[in-house]
Amino acid sequence: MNESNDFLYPQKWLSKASTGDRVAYELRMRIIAGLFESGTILSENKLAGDFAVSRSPVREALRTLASENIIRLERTGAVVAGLTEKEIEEIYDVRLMIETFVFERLISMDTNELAMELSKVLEMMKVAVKYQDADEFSYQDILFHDIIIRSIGHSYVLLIWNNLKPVMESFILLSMRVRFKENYEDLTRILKNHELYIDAIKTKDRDLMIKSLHENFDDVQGKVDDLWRSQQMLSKGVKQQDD
Amino acid sequence: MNESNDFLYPQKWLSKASTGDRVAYELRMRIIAGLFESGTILSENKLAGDFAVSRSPVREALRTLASENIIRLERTGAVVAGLTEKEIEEIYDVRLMIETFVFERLISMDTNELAMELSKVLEMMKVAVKYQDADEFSYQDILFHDIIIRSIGHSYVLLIWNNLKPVMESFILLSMRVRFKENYEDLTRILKNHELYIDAIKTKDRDLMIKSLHENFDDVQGKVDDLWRSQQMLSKGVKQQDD
DNA sequence: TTTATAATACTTGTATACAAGTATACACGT
DNA sequence: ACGTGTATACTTGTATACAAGTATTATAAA
Repeated sequence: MNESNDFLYPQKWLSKASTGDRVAYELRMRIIAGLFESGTILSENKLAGDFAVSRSPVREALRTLASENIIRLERTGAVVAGLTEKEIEEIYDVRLMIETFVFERLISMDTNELAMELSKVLEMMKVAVKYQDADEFSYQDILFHDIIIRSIGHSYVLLIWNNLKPVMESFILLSMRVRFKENYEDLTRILKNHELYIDAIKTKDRDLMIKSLHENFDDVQGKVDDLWRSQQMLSKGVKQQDD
Repeated sequence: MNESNDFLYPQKWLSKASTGDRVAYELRMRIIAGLFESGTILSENKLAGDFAVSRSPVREALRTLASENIIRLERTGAVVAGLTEKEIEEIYDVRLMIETFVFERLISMDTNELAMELSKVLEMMKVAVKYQDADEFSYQDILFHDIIIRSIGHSYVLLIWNNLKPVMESFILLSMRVRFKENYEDLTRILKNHELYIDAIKTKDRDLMIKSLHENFDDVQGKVDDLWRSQQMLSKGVKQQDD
């Protein structure tokens, strides 16, 4: 019953978060990590008990997760949907869609300052690799794309991204943790891709941008199967400790 | 204080909605209609009083509206953002982005059944015009695009659309009501555009599809200024009755 | 008059209480 | 044995109560 000791989401990222947000972040991680069988029904009362909070923040969290498509709110309770291979592809579809849109806008802008900012983030990512900090690496990876998308000042595109971001963050966190342990050499390729992306922004080269984004995805896509399986194994192990 | 008598959102569309949803739909309409000065601070207690409900559904509604970018939740309360000309453009940007994506998928699908469905909806729209039913027309207009977007079975694209839809519905409702009164001849042009869209889907003609979508927007865009002003005048009038 | 301080009123976040509806399980009748 | 009905337990939706923090306002002092 007591699941309070091993949180999947980095606690230090939640310093100013409300209880509702904390529940959402942690629950999201557990769902995406596959701790719940797809189809599992989560009741507000039970979750409130598990997290030792009241129903109010739990309700809030469930509505958030429903708006991200990883659960469905039904009369009988919240049904866990999780992330299938198909949905991961779809999320990358949307990111590609968004960033392609963003890039078109960037072409008619001064991108020097942006490229500088991105270079800084890229340096941070390299440091994270050096010190084998998967969570920090994930954070900077998300930040990288966040900066790009914010740069055009389009509130509704930003809205979509903000809706997508938590799920993507969870997904990246989980897969990076595995990579840092088992596929360390992947990381240099990821770094390379981000460098290409910066180059594309500097030179405003559409094709290069698309190429780097696609490769970034193909990279994920090719490996996601294995990564996922091992991650889920891991999660199942954690789960069994609790039951 | 009592604003209970003149709702902007069609009540019959709310038959199965929860209190929270009702508040969200109505509040959304009032915000988009411009009943609140941009920057107005809405407090949960005051809204609960105005709608004669408790804070719970109001909170729920406010979170929904915040996720649609028409209010911002701050420590001091919910700040009304409303829809500026810029944001309306942005919403159409996103719809164009989505539907372009959808169309690319449609090209490799059998679109006969879809075209049939859309033709039916278009007939409904014509009937709505004939009987001067602005709300029904708006409903079918939204449904038209809803059907197209659903047709490719892409859950995350659908997610974006579902997030965007309520705001777009409100916007369309308000502008159609004005058009039906003051710019009746616009409607035949809108119908024409939708016919073009169906043709584009039947023949899988990218350019025609983009053209019809763009014209649809340009149509809105050109007139939106005037429509909006008169709509807002109207709203202000309503508001003054209350104060 | 202006500034500082204290009190008050109002804000959200969280917890709890209550109501209505639904699924389930069990018992009873056929 | 099987179907039906009823009771019970569990679900969400809504209302209310409570706590902590903040902005504002009023009052007093300089």
